[in-house]
Amino acid sequence: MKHPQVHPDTDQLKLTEVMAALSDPIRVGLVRLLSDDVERGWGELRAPVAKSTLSHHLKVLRAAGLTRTREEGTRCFVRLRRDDIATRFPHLLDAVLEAADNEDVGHQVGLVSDSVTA
Amino acid sequence: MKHPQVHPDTDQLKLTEVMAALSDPIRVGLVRLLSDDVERGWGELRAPVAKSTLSHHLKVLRAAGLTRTREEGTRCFVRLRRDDIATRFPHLLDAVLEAADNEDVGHQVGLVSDSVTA
DNA sequence: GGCGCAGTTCGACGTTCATAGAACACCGAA
DNA sequence: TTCGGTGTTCTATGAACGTCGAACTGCGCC
Repeated sequence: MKHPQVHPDTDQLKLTEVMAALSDPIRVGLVRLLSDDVERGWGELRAPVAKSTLSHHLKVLRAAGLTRTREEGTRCFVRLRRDDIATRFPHLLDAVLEAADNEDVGHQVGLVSDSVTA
Repeated sequence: MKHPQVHPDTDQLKLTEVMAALSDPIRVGLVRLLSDDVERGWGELRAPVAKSTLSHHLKVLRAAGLTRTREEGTRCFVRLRRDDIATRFPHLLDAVLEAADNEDVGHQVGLVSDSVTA
């Protein structure tokens, strides 16, 4: 981890960055996955991309202020910054999540515990 | 104009495309400008980019299904597809517009009739 | 017909992005 | 201290993007 991860303050979130972060299906899938406000470990996340690519996507989400990452030993945990986003952009995340559900955006993203055979 | 402009059907709008379209300040500015549901002519639009670039941005908005373009002789008019978007993605556009207002995203975009000295 | 205007398309350039693999840094355990 | 697991960073590559100027198309008008 080396460099401490940066998390923008709530009042620094930029709309265009948030929109850009949510313009990739995999990232939308990750946000959907985290929308139950449960903190998840890296290892729980299942996505059809290489490890480094997943790390990249999580970094984008973090930089956009959508998620917060916590380190514990060698592992990392992610959580959605729901309240912060709602404070800055009321109803935005809810609207996006609803739309993403209807369209099933990012369905390829899931938890390892989910039955992969589905 | 040559090739007839394509306007995706309401039920074909893709969330990620909409998000991508709204991840550029100029395009957000255009959407804000059109948010009063008034049809505007190309000539009314003022943006700090070249003519061809503006054409490109309007094409992106059109392709994402956010706007509808009508031709009349040699001129074109744009209108926001508010109802269509609201049908497909309820509350999404409202949330984005509210956030964009708070942040004044795309303030560089305006109408020629607006006092430029401001 | 010929001119000019309005808007699009094309070609080009530099930037950013998504992606992957390899190398690295870090921590915990043996 | 050495090893393996975990996550980041580096480097590279191909694609997409924003931008512009120039060339093109189509329409209206003189």
